[in-house]
Parts: sequence; structure tokens; C-alpha cells
Amino acid sequence: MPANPPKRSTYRHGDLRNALLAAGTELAREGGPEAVVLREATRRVGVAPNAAYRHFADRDALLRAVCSAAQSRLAVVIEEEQDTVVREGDPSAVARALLRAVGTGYLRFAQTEPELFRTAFAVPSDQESATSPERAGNTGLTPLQLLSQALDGLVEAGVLTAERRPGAEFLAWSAVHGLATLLVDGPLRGLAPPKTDDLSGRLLDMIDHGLR
Amino acid sequence: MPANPPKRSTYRHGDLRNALLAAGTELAREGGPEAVVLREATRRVGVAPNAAYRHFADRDALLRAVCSAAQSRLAVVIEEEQDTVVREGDPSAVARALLRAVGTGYLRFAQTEPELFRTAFAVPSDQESATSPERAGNTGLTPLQLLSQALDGLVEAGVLTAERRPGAEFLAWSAVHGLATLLVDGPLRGLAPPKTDDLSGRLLDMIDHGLR
DNA sequence: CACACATTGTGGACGCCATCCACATTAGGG
DNA sequence: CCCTAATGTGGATGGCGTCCACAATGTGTG
Repeated sequence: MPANPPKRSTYRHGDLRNALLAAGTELAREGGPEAVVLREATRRVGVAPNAAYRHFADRDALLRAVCSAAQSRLAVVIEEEQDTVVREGDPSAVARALLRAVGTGYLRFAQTEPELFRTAFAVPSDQESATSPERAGNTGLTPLQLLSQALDGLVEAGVLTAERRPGAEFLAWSAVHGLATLLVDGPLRGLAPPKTDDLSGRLLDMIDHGLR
Repeated sequence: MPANPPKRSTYRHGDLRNALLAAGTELAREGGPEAVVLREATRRVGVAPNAAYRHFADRDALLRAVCSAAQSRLAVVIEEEQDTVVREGDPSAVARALLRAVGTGYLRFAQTEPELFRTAFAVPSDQESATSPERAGNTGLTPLQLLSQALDGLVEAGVLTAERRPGAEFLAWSAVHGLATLLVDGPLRGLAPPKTDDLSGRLLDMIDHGLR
């Protein structure tokens, strides 16, 4: 007999959509996308299962919202990483450091919040959703847009030729995303930080070198 | 009242484990890992749901078996791609072509059988399972081992220094795997073959160039 | 050759989940 | 102040994974 269920005094909750989103995100953080379960989310919020249907069409809609929130978190982590870059001196070095920061932040997020990272990519996206404001960080840019911006910077700084620019985001993204998933899900799971940092560094070198 | 259910004459099935594995693989091919459902697999085989438990500890065990089968398919596709490489002339060119074939086969599999590809990486693996014979192709090597072999070839041919060799499989794998998932699950979903081939080619160039 | 026993398949039940319909409660606008 | 639309509740349905008891069958032993 749990006295726990956070009973409301009011019949209305007042902010149920956000509360469910938060609960769902917490579930995702704990157990990945499979753990985002409607009934459990409503339970945690202290509301009947059906109440969720007033705010989300179905479980998948909730999962999509959680996914967007996770992407937004990822964007913020990348932004934080980019904020540590000193923007003085050789412009081409700065541009390269800003690109590198995208990868570093991406990989840091994957390793710090593996389940949330998995959730961020659990629902198939497309070109549209990859630029949806819901998935943006503090700068208003999504992870993909932050990457694109960094690559534009490379061109401006003359590090990358305009000819090689189109589609370069997908090459860089592929490499970083691939390593992230191998570290989180794949055979590299549970690799210790010194080794992971080495691999990450070498991968970013490969991009830096191979993109040109 | 479906007259369909393939009734057996014998009480014993005879090869239920394999039949379930085949049914599960078919489900995966149609709908990815989530579609690998015990009850549906038993239904297709014409057996009671519980019968599955004589051969698999639980649903997850079946999924793991399907996953291994999918990895094995992937290995075969890579092998097929490598078989098209003419092994004459400049040894370094051959070595590089053999590495390229790994990537090409990998990406071809992902695009040809997207759901099966997703399933192949649905269950978290580790260093051990990545070399399990269950995941091997006709040569007895798993996808990861085929890649390692190709990289060893690069060193032998003098294309890659021994110093850069250790861990190189994870760099190359990251890039290819990342692109594959972006094409299957991510924002590149539904990209048309001419464009995907272009991207794939450029990615493999990036690896070829950036690994050294 | 018969019979006990381990193996393999069946039937039925339980609890969890997503989802639907009908109903209850409440906030706000006419 | 009351009517209506929005929001939360209760109860039901059907699917799923899994467990237990039981039935059918293959097999090795005396």
C-alpha cells in the first residue's frame, strides 16, 4: 500500500504534458527508448493512464517528444563544448577547433548519458525533423545545424574548399555517430576512458585529415 | 477460423529451434527487432507459444539468435563484395580495394535489408560476441574480423604503417557504420541511390585518406 | 521387447502494456 | 450563472512474455 502516489488536491494537473515529458525523459535516461512506457510515466506523475491521451496521440508520440528533448540536450552539450574554444589567433585553427568541439561534445554526451543518447536516435528521423526547433539547443540550432555551421566555418577559414563542402556534414557525422554507437551499444561498450579518449582523438583526426 | 495454421501430423516438430529462428529472422526482415515477437514466431511455425521455451530461454534469447544470424548475413554480403575484387597488379591497390569492399558490402547490406541491418545491431554486443562463430560468414570470419583482415592487408602492402594499425578497425568501422545508420534510420533515410552512392564513395575516400 | 524417464509440445493463467469508450469534474466564456 | 469544451477517471479489450501443470512421444535399459 504505497502512500507515495503524489496525490493532487486539484482535479486538473495543470501542466500534465510537460510533466509526462519530464517523466518520459527520466525513464529514457534510466532505460533507453524501450523504457519509455505510457503507464509508468502516468504513474510517476500520479495520474490515470488515460490522461496521457489528452496530450499525446499515443505512446509513440510521447517517445517522439522525449527523443526531441534528448536531441536538444545533445545540442546543448555540443554548445557547451564549443564555448570552451578560445576564438583568438589563427582563424583556421579556431575553425578546426570548433568542428572538433562538435565531435567531442557528441561523444561526451553519448558516454555520459548512454541511454538518453540511444533514445535520441531511437525514432527514425528525416531531413525535416533534423532541423526542427524542438531539437535545438540554446543557440536555436540542432546538432546537425551546429555541425553544418562548423563546416561552413572551415570553408570561410579556407581550410576546406567550397567544392568539398556539400554533404560534408554527413561524412563527419557518420564517423562521429558511428563511434558513439559502437561505444554505447557495440563491441566497444565498457571501454575505459583513457582508451576511449585515444580512439575519439584519432577518429577526429581522421575526419580532420580525410575531409580534405 | 483459419484453416491455414500449418498443422503437423507429428506431435514433435523435429526442428523447432531452427524453424523459430527462421521465422524470427523473417519477422526481423519485415519489421526490425521490435517485430521479433515470440508468439508470432510460434504462430507462423504452427506451434503453441510455450513450445518456444524449450529452445530459447526467453524472447531475448531468440532475438540474440536472430541478431547473430543477421550478422552472419552481413558477413556473407561483405565476402561477396570482396569476391568481385581482382587480386592482380599493384598489391597496395588490391589491399585498398579489399578494404573498400568491406565498406561497400556493409553499406549495400544496410540499404538492401534495412530492417535486418537494424536487427543485427539491436542487441548490445561486446568484444567476445563480435568474434563468435555464430556471426561468421562462409569464410568463418565475422564482419569485424573481415575488416581487421583487410586492414592487416593494408599494413602488409605497406599502405598503412604498423604504428597506425592498432584500433584502426574501429575508426573505419565507425565511419561506415555511422553512415549506414544515418541512411537506414537517420535524416538520410530515403535518399536516392545516385546520391547515396556518391556519399558512400566519398566516405570511403575519407577513410582511405584519413586513416594514414 | 516392454517400460520408465527425459524431452518436447499443449492448455490455461497471470500480470503488464497500449488503447478505446463512456462518464465525471472542472475552467472559462456567453 | 450556467453551458460547453477541455481534461482526468474507470473499466474493458486484446496482445504480449512468462510460469505451472499436464500430455504425448522418443530412447535407452533390463
